[in-house]
Amino acid sequence: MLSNMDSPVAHPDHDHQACIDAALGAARELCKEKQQKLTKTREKVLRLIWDSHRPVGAYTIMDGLAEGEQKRIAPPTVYRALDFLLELGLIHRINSLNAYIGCQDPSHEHHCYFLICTSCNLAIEVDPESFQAPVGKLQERSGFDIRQQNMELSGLCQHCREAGSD
Amino acid sequence: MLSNMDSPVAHPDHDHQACIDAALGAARELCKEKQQKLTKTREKVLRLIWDSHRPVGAYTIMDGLAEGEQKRIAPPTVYRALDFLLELGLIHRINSLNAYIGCQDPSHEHHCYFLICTSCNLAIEVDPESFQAPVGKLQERSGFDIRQQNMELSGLCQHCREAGSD
DNA sequence: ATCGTTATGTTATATTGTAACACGATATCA
DNA sequence: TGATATCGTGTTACAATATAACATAACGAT
Repeated sequence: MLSNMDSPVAHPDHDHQACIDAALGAARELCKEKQQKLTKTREKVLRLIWDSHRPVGAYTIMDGLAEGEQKRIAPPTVYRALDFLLELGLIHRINSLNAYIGCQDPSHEHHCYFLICTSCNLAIEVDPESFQAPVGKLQERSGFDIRQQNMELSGLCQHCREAGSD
Repeated sequence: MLSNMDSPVAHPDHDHQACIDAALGAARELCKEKQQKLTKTREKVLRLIWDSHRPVGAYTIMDGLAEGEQKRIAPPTVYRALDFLLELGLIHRINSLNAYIGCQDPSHEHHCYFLICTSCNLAIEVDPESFQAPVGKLQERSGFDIRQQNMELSGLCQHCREAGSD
């Protein structure tokens, strides 16, 4: 999460293996806790998603699963794995891109707040905390019972901005 | 916009014809101002979208256009009209539903903040103002240049809550 | 009237996602 | 230990959403 800007997540030269390890560790733990099985397929899908900090489409994941295998797997299998991972909060769906990305902190709540770079596709999950006051006010004034929050803020990441993209 | 809760938009028995009229008036004005043409097709699409305060899918719009006509129109025509209307900010796209809804105030900025009822599909556009402080802070801390804001808050609207849906 | 521009028509196809049913693996428990 | 229940995956077919590419039509300015 982007709550500690001293070491921003997904900086071009961060130690990404650590991200992957942390994510898989958290996944195993969460599955044990919830008595769910992180099967081979599910783990592979999660790995492929964590291959980057960019949202990945379901069919790209299918391609990834096909690498070095004889048989291609059919869409339903991928979507089932995705549903499973979404359900547990291990991944999020980025609606504006029809794509999936690993959750930074599956142990907590599962609102979905993202900064998305339109140039390099980097997606950074941000801490929803500072938005909860206005959301609460809105809930009160509107009479809505808000159950899911999804925010996608698109623009240029610092890196792309400095590189002069637009 | 949900900024005046004394007369909440889209209340079950509001005067919807007034909404439609206002929307079409605003559309004509905006087109004139931006020197764009609100053609027959574009206006029909806008009308169909304003038929309700619920997001409408592109193919539903196609069905609507087909009513009372000999020939069905093909997808590209609808998508072109939608693109045009989106571009001018006359409608918004609700990404979580792959659907389109009229903009409450096309004259101003075009961030997209919505409350969406998962039971009746009602979607209410809300005033982004109270979210601008946290967004600004985020922008500062992340180095992102945020250009588009999209928030979809899903849950139960007051009406459905009172009717006991869940 | 002609030309350039903009809007629409048309055909085909890409992309994303599901329904429905069959098969297989694993767990449990009599 | 074998019946059976449950869960996960395979397979086929298809639905729903969206776009590419090229043709035609409508319109506006000269």
